[in-house]
Amino acid sequence: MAEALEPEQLDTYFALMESVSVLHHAVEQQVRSAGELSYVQFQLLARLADAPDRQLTMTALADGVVYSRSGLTHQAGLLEKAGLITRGPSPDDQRATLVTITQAGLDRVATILPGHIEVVRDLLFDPLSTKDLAALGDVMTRVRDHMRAQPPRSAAPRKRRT
Amino acid sequence: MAEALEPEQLDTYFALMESVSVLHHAVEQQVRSAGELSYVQFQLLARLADAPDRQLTMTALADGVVYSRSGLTHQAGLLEKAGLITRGPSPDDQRATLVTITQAGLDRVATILPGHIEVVRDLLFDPLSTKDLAALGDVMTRVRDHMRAQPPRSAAPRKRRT
DNA sequence: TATTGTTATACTCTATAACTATA
DNA sequence: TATAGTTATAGAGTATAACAATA
Repeated sequence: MAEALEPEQLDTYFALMESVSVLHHAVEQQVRSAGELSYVQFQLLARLADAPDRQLTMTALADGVVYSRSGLTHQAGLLEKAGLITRGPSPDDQRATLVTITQAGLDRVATILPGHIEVVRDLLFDPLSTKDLAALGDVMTRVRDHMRAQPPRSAAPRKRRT
Repeated sequence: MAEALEPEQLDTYFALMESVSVLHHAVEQQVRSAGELSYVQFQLLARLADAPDRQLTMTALADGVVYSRSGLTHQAGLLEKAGLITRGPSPDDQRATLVTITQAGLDRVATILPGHIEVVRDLLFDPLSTKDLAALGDVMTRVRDHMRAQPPRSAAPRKRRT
């Protein structure tokens, strides 16, 4: 195992990473200038805004966005201080903390969104046809689901060595 | 203008960002544990290893990887201190600094690469067919070229307003 | 005047480890 | 014993602004 990637795979990997890096940087700036938030904070708010009751447990909120508990606690602290979320105990599990987005949080997301969408369209979707979009969406959805199914690396710091 | 993204676009955007975020985190860890480098540093070395004479000017090196001059100077300083690159004056342009990767730098990249490739394969390419790979490569190459052609946001902090 | 690169500084983000409390 | 979350702390990354030198 561990054979070399095909050249085509390597090119694809590099194109993907560079593109998303540039896109990430662009949206980071947009979110910061339009809404005084980091992109991570914006993503957390966006997730809450889309959640069933506009609330999620800390762990659920972190998924795919933040990779350490303490990092999330820190960001949640900032968002709470800014009045964009509230934190309270969960009725189902006394250990869990339920995070809820406030109206101010929803407003903030609404303020950021139009410009955000504009940046994403200009940078990412502009050069793509409808067909391209469908292909990209299909592939990346599959990749994301595959990654979600993967054992979390954060919790599995290679033990076995043989 | 600035109409809402189609739902399909939004889903695609989110899947893309989450996937690459997870991938980024995984390769970051791999590069750090296998080669004692940050991912940014690894990318810089990898670019130099692939460059025509194994050397690039600071500005060319930064493209798509680092978004501020000072950030690159800092990272280059660390890489030079570690003996992985050297910096010298450019014969073509007295203002420019030519960065060259050393043999130790090439060795370091070679040390990191196998494990790196393994992570990328497991996380990104595993769930993709040959056809998917071709589609992804085609689309992301096009996106990257589009972004490269874009006026650099860093240097164009929106002036016009009307 | 514009561009290349460096320096100094300040700030944000992230992660590690130790800890509390509940399942 | 395992999981959810917090705290404190330390380290790395990044950006801004002021600067020097060359085009």
